[in-house]
Formats: sequence, structure tokens, C-alpha cells
Amino acid sequence: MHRVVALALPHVVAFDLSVPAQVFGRPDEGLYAFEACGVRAGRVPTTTGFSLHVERGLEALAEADTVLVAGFAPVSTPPPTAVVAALRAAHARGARIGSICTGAFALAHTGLLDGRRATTHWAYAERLAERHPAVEVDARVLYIDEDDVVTSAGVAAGIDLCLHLVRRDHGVEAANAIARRIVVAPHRDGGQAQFVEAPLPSPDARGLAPTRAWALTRLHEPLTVAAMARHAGFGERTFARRFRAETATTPLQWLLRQRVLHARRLLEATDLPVEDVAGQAGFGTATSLRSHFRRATATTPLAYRRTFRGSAAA
DNA sequence: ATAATAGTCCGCCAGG
DNA sequence: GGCCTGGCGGACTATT
Repeated sequence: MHRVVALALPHVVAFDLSVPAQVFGRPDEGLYAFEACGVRAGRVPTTTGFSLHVERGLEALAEADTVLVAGFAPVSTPPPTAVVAALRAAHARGARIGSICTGAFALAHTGLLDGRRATTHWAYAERLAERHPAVEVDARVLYIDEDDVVTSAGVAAGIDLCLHLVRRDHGVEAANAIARRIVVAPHRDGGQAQFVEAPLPSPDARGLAPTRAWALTRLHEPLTVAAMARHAGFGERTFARRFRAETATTPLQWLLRQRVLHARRLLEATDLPVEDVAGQAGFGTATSLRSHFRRATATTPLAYRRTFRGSAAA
């Protein structure tokens, strides 16, 4: 079973630690083994006035398939050299290394972020970039997947990152099941802006959610932005503007994302030929599916299916 | 793989 | 004036 170890540095952001615990900490689901560790076993203070007790220290990293460093404060505190060494060793061994929120500062010290794209809490992005000029900091996204190194933005974006990892490891269905269990929206894309202009539903209307739901039932047919605008009862210009305010993407980009997600589900759950998957997901041609699929997942539909149908069980 | 076509996005602006 | 709306042009993107 894939072993996820979350590292709690002193003055850890407790929420950041809880997120992977909730996502990965259910061995009964048969997907992950989870453990939290500290620099050494014992008490770890949090940023919010209480302390945690971890059973193990850095030695736990030696057994991890994925290491996630939770946020901590103040970020100016460099991580102990033993931490840097343990993280580097885990990475060199082939483990996937990630951070949540300001955990990226610890990763940056290991040099693992040098020359890569990375993100952190928006309020700290500038500082990260200043202090570690070799890191290409992008504060506009929820998380960044550089394959063996992953980073996520502030606090709750850790949920998005963790679900993304589940999606990578076990597919859309598994990630959706976990999202359901922890009662969050199943998918916010990594590219989604950290500043959603209207994060809370406006009090008067439910916004465009009904239109999105409507569109989801029509993914298999050609759907134009104009048609969605009509459904919502707005002119196209206003529709696009409101859509962007709610979702931080454009209608077409959202639609393409949903189509790829649906294609992934079909690839996982059926043996339909790629042509048919493309058709049912609303892509006119398999070529079109392949190009968007590649952009979203960095693989091909067939390779994706092989990963999730070959070995993965129910 | 490329080019032609159709569709989308967004700044700007006027109108309610 | 401040706000939302939607039409338009031209850049950009998707599709075939």
C-alpha cells in the first residue's frame, strides 16, 4: 500500500496536517497507509495555541512513498539540517515530495524546488520568490504538480492537492469517493486561481451553478457557450463575466475540463474504444480528446486506462 | 502536421 | 456617480 507520511515541523499549521490525515488516513479503504511524524517523536507545537504529539521522528520519512510537509510559521525559520537531509534522501530514493501552504519554504531549503514551478500561500509567495530565486513561484494556482515534487497554496488548497494525488494514483472515481467522504467539492483544478472573486454564493441567487449542472448532463452533445448563456438567461458577455467570477475560468475551459474528467471516468470504468469515449465525453474526434487529455494529465487515454484497469481493483 | 474555419475571450464603451 | 449589462472588434483557441 502506498505510504503517505506528513511531516509536522515545529509550529505546524494544524489544519495542514489534518488534511492529508483525512484524505489518506483510512487504511480500510485499501489505498493508502498514513502517518504523521515530527522532527523527533513527541510534542509539536502548532501555530494555534495547542500542541500535537507524534509517535515518530524523521526516521518515518525513510519508509514513505509520499512525503507531505505541512505549513509552519514563522517561515523565516530554516528547517533543521536533519530535515533537509531526510527530505533529500527520500526524494533521491524515489519518494514523491510535496508541501502544503508554507511547507514550501522547507522544501525550498532542500533545493528540490530549484528550477521548478512551485506555489505557496498567496501572502507568502513574494517572500518565497525573493528568498529562493531559483524557484519559479506561481501564486495564481491552487497547486502545482511537477511529478516528483508537488506544492499547494494556502491551507485548504492542500485538500485540492491531496485529492489530485489520489486522482493520479487511483483515478477519478477513487478521488471522488474520498471527496464525498470528507464532504468537499470533488475537483478544483490546480490552475484555478487562489483568488476566486466570489468564493461564497451570493445571497440572492444561486448563481450559475444550475447552468453548470445542466451542462454536465449534456456533456456528450455539442454545447456552445452561447447555449449555456441562454440557459442562464444572460447575454454572452455577461454570462462569461459572471462565470469567471464564480469559477475563475472561462466557460469553454471549464467545459473542456469536465469533458476530460468524464473521459477519464469512462476510461477507468469501461472498455469503450477511445473513439467512443471521445464521443460520449463530447469531443468530436479522438484527436481532439487526446490533445486535451494530454494537457490535463500528461498521458494518453490508453496509457491512462492501462494504469487504472490493469491492476487497480474495485 | 498544417492550414482554414468556427468559436471563444476580453477590453472598451455606451445604455439603462 | 456607481453598478450591471451586452454589443463590437480583434486577438486568441479549438476543431477538423
